[in-house]
Amino acid sequence: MSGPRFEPVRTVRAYERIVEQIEEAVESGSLQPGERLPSERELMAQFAVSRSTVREALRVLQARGLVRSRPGDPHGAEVLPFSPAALHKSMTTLARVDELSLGELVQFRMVLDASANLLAARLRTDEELAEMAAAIERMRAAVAGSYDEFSAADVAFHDAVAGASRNKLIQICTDVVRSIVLDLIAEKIAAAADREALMRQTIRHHEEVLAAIRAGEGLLAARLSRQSMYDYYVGYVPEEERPALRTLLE
Amino acid sequence: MSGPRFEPVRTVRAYERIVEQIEEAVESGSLQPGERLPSERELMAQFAVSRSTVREALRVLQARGLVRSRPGDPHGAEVLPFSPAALHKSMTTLARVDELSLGELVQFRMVLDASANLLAARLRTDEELAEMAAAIERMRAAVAGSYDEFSAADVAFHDAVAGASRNKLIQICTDVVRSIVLDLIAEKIAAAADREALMRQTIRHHEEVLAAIRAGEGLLAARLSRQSMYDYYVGYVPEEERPALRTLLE
DNA sequence: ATTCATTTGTCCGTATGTATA
DNA sequence: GTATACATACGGACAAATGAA
Repeated sequence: MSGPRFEPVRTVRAYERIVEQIEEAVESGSLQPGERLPSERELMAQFAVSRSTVREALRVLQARGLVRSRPGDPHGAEVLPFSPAALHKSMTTLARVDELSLGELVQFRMVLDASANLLAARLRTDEELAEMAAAIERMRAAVAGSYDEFSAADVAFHDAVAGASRNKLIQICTDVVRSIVLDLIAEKIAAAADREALMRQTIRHHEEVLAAIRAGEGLLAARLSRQSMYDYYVGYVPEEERPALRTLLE
Repeated sequence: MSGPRFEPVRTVRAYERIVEQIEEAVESGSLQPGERLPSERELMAQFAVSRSTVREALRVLQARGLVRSRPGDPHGAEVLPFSPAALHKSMTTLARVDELSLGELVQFRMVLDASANLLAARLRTDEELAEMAAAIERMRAAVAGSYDEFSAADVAFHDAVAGASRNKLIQICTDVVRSIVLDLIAEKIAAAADREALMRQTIRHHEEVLAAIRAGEGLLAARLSRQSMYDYYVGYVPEEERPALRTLLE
């Protein structure tokens, strides 16, 4: 009935084939982080292309966070360990061009953070519990100090919880979205009049969450963390977006 | 006490400044999707750089999914609407180089999909309910047909739910992670002996989920969707990773 | 501490196939 | 169908930067 299925051929550019080959080598592990690529002149010999083509490929690989090249380095471009920078970049772009609202971002964080708490309550080790407690202690010490210290300690607490969830994807995504949210409202937070009250409330919330995690009460920890995040950010979310956030609180 | 805080200066390359400027124009909306960039020769005049530098910048912008250029196009590079392709790429890289396990990916989907169901149960319109019902109908019709049709209809159902959640970030992330998971186990699914039984079970589950969404029972819909996804994928997840998945089922 | 060979960043010119008017 | 402008790819060149002798 029907003949052979021909696929549309796209003209694949020379630099893309170079990107594919090096990408494959990095992702398959045959090129480890810390190892070096051959120099550009050597690459143009191996791939039988001009230097411009090699360089375009290297720029793409650099944009994807796989390699880094420095001028004059005789060892060639360096293979980098994975970093969520590229993920961060594309999510930031999404937030800007697609006009991702602050409400959506906070809602996303509420979902992921609550899940991390749920999992952490069941999977955490004693060391991780101690890490969380230490972070809260740092927060308490920073109330009188700079907001940056407080924020760093707060991040450390969330990171400890995410780590205890044993799910790297949850950990990375919460991290990325958190920094985007903080970028969006950094100046508003700095100007907040009741900042110290908000900090004390956050500490109280975190203590409750930690108690629930310690007791293995996953559902409770999840609910408390959602409430905590809601209380912390609701002041910056436009009125009309708040009902969607409250949907997650029941 | 301490002097002025100097920041480390990094030598910023010429092509990066071009990337930054065009990126800013796209993300701020002053360059809309569909609009064209000036030709490379014009860009080298405007930025006062060489052709190679312009091209390296365009390669980076293309890798980030912001523009596309075709040989011979007299209109210059085209500004593209946002696509999650770059997000997809970096998550795929993460999954490969950081050895993200199938269990972690499925767990992540369980979390996001459940949240989408929870939100959809409270926010859905009648049109969206009809869309979900239509997707289930397509699944039922495809049981006897090809697996590809069934899978496409299944995707349509999940997408309708995600859309009804009113959260673009949840929608995009579920979409990205789903395709990564399916890539990982595509061949195993194709070889599954009890595929038809699994398909019928999936349809039953989706009907239950839809009923819960229709009734506005968000927590029930979330729980059912987690169970459904667990049942669908558990066979492909290594034994030692299953307890972590079951943690989400209670 | 300095020199020196090598590498990257950037520039210029040219040839070729392609898409639009 | 032709002409024009375009992107792709090539090769050669020089300055700044790096690491090693």
